[in-house]
Amino acid sequence: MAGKPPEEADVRQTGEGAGDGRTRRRAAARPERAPARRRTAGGRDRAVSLSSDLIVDRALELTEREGPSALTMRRLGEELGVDPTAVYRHFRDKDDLVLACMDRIIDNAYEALQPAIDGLDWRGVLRAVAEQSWQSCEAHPAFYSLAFYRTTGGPGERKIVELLVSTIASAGLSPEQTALHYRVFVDSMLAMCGMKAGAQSLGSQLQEKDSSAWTRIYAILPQEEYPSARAHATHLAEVTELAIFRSVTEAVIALIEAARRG
Amino acid sequence: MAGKPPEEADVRQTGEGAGDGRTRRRAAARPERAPARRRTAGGRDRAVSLSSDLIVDRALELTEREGPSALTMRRLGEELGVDPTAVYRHFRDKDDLVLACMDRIIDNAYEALQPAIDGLDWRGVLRAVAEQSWQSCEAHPAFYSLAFYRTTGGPGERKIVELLVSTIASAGLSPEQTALHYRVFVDSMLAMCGMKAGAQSLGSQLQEKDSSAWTRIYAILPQEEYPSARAHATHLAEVTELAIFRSVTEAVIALIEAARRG
DNA sequence: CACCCATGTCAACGGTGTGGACAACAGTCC
DNA sequence: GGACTGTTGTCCACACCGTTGACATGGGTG
Repeated sequence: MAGKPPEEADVRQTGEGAGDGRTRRRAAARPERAPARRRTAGGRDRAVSLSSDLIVDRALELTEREGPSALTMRRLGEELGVDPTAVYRHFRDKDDLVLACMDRIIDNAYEALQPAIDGLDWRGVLRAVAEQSWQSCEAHPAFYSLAFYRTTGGPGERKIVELLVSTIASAGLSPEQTALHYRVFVDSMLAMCGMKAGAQSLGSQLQEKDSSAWTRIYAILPQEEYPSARAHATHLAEVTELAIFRSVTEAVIALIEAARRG
Repeated sequence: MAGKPPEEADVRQTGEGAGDGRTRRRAAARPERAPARRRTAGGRDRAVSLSSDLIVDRALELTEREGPSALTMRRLGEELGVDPTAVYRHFRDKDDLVLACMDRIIDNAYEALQPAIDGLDWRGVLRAVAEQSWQSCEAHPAFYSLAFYRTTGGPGERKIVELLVSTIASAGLSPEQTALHYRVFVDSMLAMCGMKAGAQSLGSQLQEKDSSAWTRIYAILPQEEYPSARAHATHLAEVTELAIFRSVTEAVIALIEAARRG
């Protein structure tokens, strides 16, 4: 029998050492036999054979270099110098790959965060996490727009969850309140990032069209019908996405502050 | 000449009566000549010929009935009893159609809102708008997930913008502060809706997998490594999306309140 | 050595959005 | 009334997408 593994894998089990082997097509979740180089099977000789990590690397590079629309299996195969379908030996489907990339992005953000948050109080930590998320969102809009509402379940996500939950709990909230406000913080932050990422992933023409709406449309509305919109059109056009993001972050921090006091 | 209209249309000009003719492929933005029924051109005889409004109607019905994945041009053509490409006579491309649908959704929400907000103070209006958005997001996740970060520029959007900007200005904020906090409110609200819509648009299996993450993954993490996440897993699983959404709404209202006081 | 299985290759399927050429009908002008 | 014009639906076809199943190859293990 040994059919396709029904559901398992896809989320690394806890211990299991460093090897982050992902779901294989027919293979069970083996501990990534030997990551040795020059294990050439089936194909021509290549410097190093594929690995989940390598694929994720290249996928991140690719979209960073050529934008979100370059994220196709064929294009990725080309990038790897490999048949497009070879990727399916390492990831169940594209969704699986995207989630792995997203978790890697989160993990990188976490690592970059670690030295910066030392000694900060809970407010400082939350601000730092938010700021870092915004940055990695700007660097990888393709994956944020595809996965900001998803759960990777991977190691990166776990570390951030642990960091944030412990941080918010340390502010002095009850477990229930901690849980709620963790979700409020994370969801609002990710949602804002996803929104920016979506806009950023648009074709440049659509992007331009959408962002110019305030001056293109609302600045020339008839004053009788839309007095307020018209009157504020100039100011509205000047608000930056980063300012909005930071305002939301501060609003949530203030909310937690309020919950903390009683 | 009379070539394809370069950019115009796509946003209804101000006056122009009721007819909401959308961009045609090669046709200029004529005032929708005669919406009379049984104008059969090119095709067999049919009850009523296509119109932008009819297409939007059917698109909304279709996705409401069969879910987001049913929103394909071929499926929509089938629904209309028409060749799929006929839709392109009324909308430049699928994006154009989606935006039109989104604006219709917004417009419907606005109409449903009108009677309810009479006499409410600014806080009440914002809460009502948020609540209504959440509802229409639950009814039309497909379009929210596709367009929550977009600008329709259509009549529905304009009305809501006018309502919200005037509401926030009436709280006593300066024009700059009004503009900023309008964007904070709208963006955070739409972002949260988009997030929910994205999750809701997932296949039911993925949806289940993602939402069960707290009990499936975080409840069984090793306590030494992830003490806080593990300890809060149960509470985390019990937080509802609506509670999160409402918390964010209240956080933003409190932010505006704070800005109002100086 | 023989076996097995992980891994890459290849060809192909069904689906997507969309463009271009054609055709039928409505309304307009002589 | 007849010719013309422009709108709108049809048909065919393209390029691209994710994904699958059968096949080949070669390393590791018995």
